Amino acid sequence: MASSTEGNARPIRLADIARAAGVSHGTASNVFSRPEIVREEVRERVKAAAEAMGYAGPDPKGRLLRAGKVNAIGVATTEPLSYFFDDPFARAMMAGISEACDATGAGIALVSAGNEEKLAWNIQSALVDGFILFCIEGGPRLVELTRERKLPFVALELGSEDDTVSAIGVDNVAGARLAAQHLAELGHRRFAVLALPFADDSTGLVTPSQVRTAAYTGTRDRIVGYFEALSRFGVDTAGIPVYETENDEASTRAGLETIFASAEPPTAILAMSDRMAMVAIEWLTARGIAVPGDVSIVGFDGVPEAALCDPALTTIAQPIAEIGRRAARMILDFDGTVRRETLGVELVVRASSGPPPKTA
Amino acid sequence: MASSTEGNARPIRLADIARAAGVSHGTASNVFSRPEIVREEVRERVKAAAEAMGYAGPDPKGRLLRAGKVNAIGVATTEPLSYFFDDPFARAMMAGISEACDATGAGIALVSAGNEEKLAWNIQSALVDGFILFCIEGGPRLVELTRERKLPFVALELGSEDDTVSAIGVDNVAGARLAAQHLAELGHRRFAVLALPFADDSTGLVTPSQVRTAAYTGTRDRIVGYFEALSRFGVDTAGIPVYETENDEASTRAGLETIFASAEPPTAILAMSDRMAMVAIEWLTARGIAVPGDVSIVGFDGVPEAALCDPALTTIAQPIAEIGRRAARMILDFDGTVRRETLGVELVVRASSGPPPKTA
DNA sequence: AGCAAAATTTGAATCGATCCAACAAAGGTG
DNA sequence: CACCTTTGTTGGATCGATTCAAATTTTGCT
Repeated sequence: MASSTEGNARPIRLADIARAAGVSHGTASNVFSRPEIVREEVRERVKAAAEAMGYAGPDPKGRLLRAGKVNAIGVATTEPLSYFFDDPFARAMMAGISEACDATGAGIALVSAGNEEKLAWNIQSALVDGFILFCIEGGPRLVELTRERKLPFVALELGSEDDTVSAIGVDNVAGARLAAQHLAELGHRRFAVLALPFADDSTGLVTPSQVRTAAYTGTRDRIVGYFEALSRFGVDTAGIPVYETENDEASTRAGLETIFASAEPPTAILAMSDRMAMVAIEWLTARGIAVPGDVSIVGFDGVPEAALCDPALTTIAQPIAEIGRRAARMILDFDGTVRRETLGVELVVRASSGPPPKTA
Repeated sequence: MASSTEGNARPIRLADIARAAGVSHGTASNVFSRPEIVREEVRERVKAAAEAMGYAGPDPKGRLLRAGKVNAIGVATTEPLSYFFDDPFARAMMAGISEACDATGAGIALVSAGNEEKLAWNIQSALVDGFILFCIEGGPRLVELTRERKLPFVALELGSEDDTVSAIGVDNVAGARLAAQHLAELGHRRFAVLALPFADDSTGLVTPSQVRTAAYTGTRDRIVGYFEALSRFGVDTAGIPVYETENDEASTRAGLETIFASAEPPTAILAMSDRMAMVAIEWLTARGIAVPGDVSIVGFDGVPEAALCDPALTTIAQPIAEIGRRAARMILDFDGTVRRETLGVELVVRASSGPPPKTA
């Protein structure tokens, strides 16, 4: 009955209106894009014709081709789209990106795809002026795919050491050092590491050689930072279990099972993300292991939720929103150069870390 | 030095490589879009030419014009872009939308703008196949603007009673009735309502006549539901303070100040959103007023966070993700008809509601 | 070799606008 | 009245691809 598109003959084009109003298409175009330069009488006539014929206004598809600029920036990830709304880190980052986009009136296009093939297609056909890449997983492939578009793009997290690509990230080594040092100073000597992916699609305990050959240098840098700081306190880093997860609940829990199955469980956990750290708090608490009474935990990222969980999480805070803001601006006012920025991190001490238990 | 766009002469077009490879542009196009129909030798030659000239692949801007479909759905709001990542309700909704989009490989374009003028422009120039409108505030105007695009669109929240527009929402009257009934059955007789906006840009206590003329029927329906249920328990609804907020922290706190300045403060609060309800819990707790010991609170929405706050919030749960999923599908497989769907809600009893204090 | 069928390739038309150089009309001036 | 401005309007060129009917080449078969 009621139908929002009256009939469905082919849509009305600007040229149709021009003909109906008896003016050239050039003038008709001006009526919409620069009304002030067309005589009032003509303007009204064209507008009336447009109204009468149910013209939807100049089609952005047509305009786009001529204008060249979309006025939107694409944010891409290999995770499903819901990642942008679920993951605390992604959300904080998106908030920063949003802010920069709002300021210039640019839009945001979310690009993602589970399988490789769709991802490629989505990247290739995204209508954007540039990309911000969430290189959590599948980083190298995502970068490669994006590079082919020959549009400006920025990788988040410095996931790759390829310095022909622009990237913004934090000093992972320094951050990790801070975290480890904090725990060591509290007196801890037995550690375990919950690590982000070193390479795609693997989880489990990681050997030193795997660490050295890690595809994701961000992950590697954090290990390096942890170990560096701990060695300085005389801790034998070779004995520290490093469990690679996919930064989700399931693999983190698996890691905890493995780590705490040991005869000499750690008194401190270094988690490479707040997400894992929060899962750990929950897991330990559920098992009656006190945090930080029995086990201390330090996260990484500084997501807003970390301040809210119980006990509040001690973590290495990245300036997440600032990274997002800078990334967006880098695309928005792209100047053709490759830029790599490293921002500082900060140790935020909260309730999840304390001295090791006396009995240990 | 290093530059990601080698030189910056005009970009290479498909026609350029066709010429270079000595084939027609039709064939060159086929090499990229339907490689299987072109002879291998030719295909390789064209690909080689493309490679040699640094061709970025068929430009989606050009393809789009011909294809007509963007394969992306726009989500619009009058709030700033960060709303999508901050607000719990919006996030849950976006998760549902994401799911439906992921399933079909469609993208999501976020559209927003603070000021009216930019909003209009952004809606007019968004490259999308249809819109989902978050009609929290500025609903009517947003609908009007979108209608002009003559693209399929769905309004969320049934904010308008104009039934020429497709919309998905919940039965607000029924939900509100459930909330009020629950509190009345616990024995409460003194209530206050924290209301969503009735019209744009106003906050404060609301008179019955303002309720009747509310621009946002969703808000009005909830009041109606509350009052209907309460009358049945003999409560004089005329005496209930209804405070209109902008669903943010500041105006909600202002509302609470007003409400609790009364000589006979309420023992139960009906909040039209979980967000307000959670602000209320915090506000009351901070003042030493026990929830639910002194004051009970029932929210509305059923956002995930409501289960996590302390005390956990009793609320009217909407199937938020399902609404999002349906909205997205409505756009994705648009059939030209107007659809209005009303989904059911559910009372979820948690810790924030209990019997009124004996002393009251 | 001869011929029909199948496989490729061509090039003009199209998608829907914007831009701009050239032209036309109206107004002003000596 | 001729000439110069100013103000508006025109229509062709362009943005970068895809599509499809027609033309051409190959292949298969006798």
